[in-house]
Amino acid sequence: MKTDPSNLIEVSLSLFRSKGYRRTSMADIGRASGLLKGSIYHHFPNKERLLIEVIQHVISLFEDGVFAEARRTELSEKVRLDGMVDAVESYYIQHRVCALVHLWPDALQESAEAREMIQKFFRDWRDLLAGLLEPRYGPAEALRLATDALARIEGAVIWLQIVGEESALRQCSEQVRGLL
Amino acid sequence: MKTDPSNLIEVSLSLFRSKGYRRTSMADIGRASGLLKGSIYHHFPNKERLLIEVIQHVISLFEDGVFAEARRTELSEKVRLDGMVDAVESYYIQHRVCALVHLWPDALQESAEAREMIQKFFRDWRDLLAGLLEPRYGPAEALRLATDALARIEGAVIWLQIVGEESALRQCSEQVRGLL
Amino acid sequence: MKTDPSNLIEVSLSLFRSKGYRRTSMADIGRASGLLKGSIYHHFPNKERLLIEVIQHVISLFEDGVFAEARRTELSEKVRLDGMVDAVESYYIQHRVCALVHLWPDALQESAEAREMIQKFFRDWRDLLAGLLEPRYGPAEALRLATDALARIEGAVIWLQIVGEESALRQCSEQVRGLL
Amino acid sequence: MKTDPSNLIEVSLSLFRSKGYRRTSMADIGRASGLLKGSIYHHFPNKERLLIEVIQHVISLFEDGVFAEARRTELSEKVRLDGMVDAVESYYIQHRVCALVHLWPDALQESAEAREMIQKFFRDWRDLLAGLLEPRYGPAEALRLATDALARIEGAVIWLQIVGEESALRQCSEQVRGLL
DNA sequence: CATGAATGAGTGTTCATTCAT
DNA sequence: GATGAATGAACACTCATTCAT
Repeated sequence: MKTDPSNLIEVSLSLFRSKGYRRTSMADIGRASGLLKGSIYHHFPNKERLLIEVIQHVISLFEDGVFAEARRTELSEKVRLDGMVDAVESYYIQHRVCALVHLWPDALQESAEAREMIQKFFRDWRDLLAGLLEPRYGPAEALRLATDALARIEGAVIWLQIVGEESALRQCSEQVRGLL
Repeated sequence: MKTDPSNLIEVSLSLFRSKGYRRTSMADIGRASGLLKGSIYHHFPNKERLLIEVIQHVISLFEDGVFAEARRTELSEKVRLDGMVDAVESYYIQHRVCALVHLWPDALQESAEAREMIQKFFRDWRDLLAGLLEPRYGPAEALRLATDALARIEGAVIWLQIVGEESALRQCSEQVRGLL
Repeated sequence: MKTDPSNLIEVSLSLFRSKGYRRTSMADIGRASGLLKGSIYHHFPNKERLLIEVIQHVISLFEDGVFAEARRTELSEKVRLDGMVDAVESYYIQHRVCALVHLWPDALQESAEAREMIQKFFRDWRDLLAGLLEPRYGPAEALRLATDALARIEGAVIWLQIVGEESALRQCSEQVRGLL
Repeated sequence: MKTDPSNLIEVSLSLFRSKGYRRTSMADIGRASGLLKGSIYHHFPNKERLLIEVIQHVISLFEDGVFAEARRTELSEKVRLDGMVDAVESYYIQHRVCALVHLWPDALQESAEAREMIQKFFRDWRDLLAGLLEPRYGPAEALRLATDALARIEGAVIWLQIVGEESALRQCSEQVRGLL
């Protein structure tokens, strides 16, 4: 009955996304992963660590699925930007929540480590995006535009989450693609 | 020893903003308002009702402080848009969190009434903004632009909250003002 | 706004009968009598006293409505027994609960005074009944028969309460009438 | 440190008998069974379920100790009736309360399931008794006599409980035995 | 007298965590 | 590694009682 810790993380991510960190009990995670709650402690020393690993997992997913597109330096900036935007758009259309924004208040209250990971994630993303825009806009303007693009995307995801309309995200993606 | 229920609401809003609904206990609210937890039930029948009244309070604040600007039909659309954006900008610079976005996950899980109030708030805001843009852009484009503007603002507030930079919100406000 | 304490007692009796003593809050009693809970304390020093007065009230009702029949010494024992049984039968058919049996566990736990009142009530009733039977059966047998008759009646009321059948009470009444 | 749930049920039954369901707190049950109140929820999901299991336990005790006597079809009705009455008499002399009558008001208010179990218990008992009387009295009269016998027994237990005299129960048992 | 806000002890229930098996 | 009973602190909520107005 070898339990794969990464399965536990995925199950937790899914629960955290739908119910939030606080509302998800260790028993919930156990139930959803076919374990009993006591057994989770064989894989993670406490719930905070699980939160951190879930955050790390989300960041990895973005690294692999979203940022990787933007890092293919053999391609033009335009192609890389489009690839990144496409990946982000379909990711959020599928999940309807930005897990890291969702987890932010809990991270802020419960774990300095989690807090810094999330902050770093957004700053890294912004810098990555700014890097793509820099050749065309210069460093200062690129940073401005990148920050604005990210805020727009995150805002559009919130709109999707609360109001339920996908159109905001689609149009926002279109506009970001139009930057190059 | 008369407790003003509206004081209780403001105290709760403040706690909800910083710790979230779930993490704020009735004892916390009591402590912050000089009451014992049991006494709060003299003013609100349960925590959910308190949540709803807090949401209503936030909506009223927006009605009075933000939307009112946009409703002064004796003024030009440009002036009204600027007034609204100024009000929003300074409100969020001060509070650094959009309480209704912050409360959304809890509202979603705990109270259909709260959920609908928040959804309605954002739709109303969007419609109000679209109304200002309509003379210049026509109904369809106005709606698009209004939705995008709101998403941008909310995204910028999130950026402010997580990354701590006010610049995103300031520039976003500038851009929204530039729509007219 | 003169409040009649006897109205408070009747309201309380009605609530105690349907919800029990513990489950009936002072606020319930206030609500049902058009008072606020604080005001009840102008008429009764505490809930225990209210319990005692309710018990006293029930005993008075029996004195006037049931025992009085049995005390009309100008009539024959047979007529007096029939009158008492008729009164009891219609009383319980109407109320479906013996309030004093219902209140017994609370009286036992909360108030020595209430406890003794209830015990005395049942002993008095038994003695009264025995008095009617004595001319025919002699003291010892009369006491036996009276105790049995009362147990039968109370048991039939319980049967009415739990199972919902009135027939047990009707037949029991018939049998008790047949004693003379 | 294994806690036997059936021990918890017996402890609860004992407390429910003496203090009633409502007055018995989970902390009381914990204390009496060497557990903390929170730990009880490892064995029962809530207090209502505990009530139901306690009721089921009482019914089982009757099934095994009382009804079993009456079901030994290899014996004559007379012997079976006597066996049942003996068992009932000694059971109530020992416990002085009919737990199911005692729990009825709480069952009525708090749990439809508990309510129906108690009602069914009394109807089953009556039918069982009627079955014994039927050969001699015919179906209609047997039912009447069985209902009356049960009411008498329950009334005698109440008399024992409130007035404290065992004689009522003993004589009532004698009379029921005399039916065959 | 009536009010209703305040109290403080209590209720049932949840949950992260520990640990003997 | 897995189990699940036990813990103990926390939670939302209730209620008899007090008392200033």
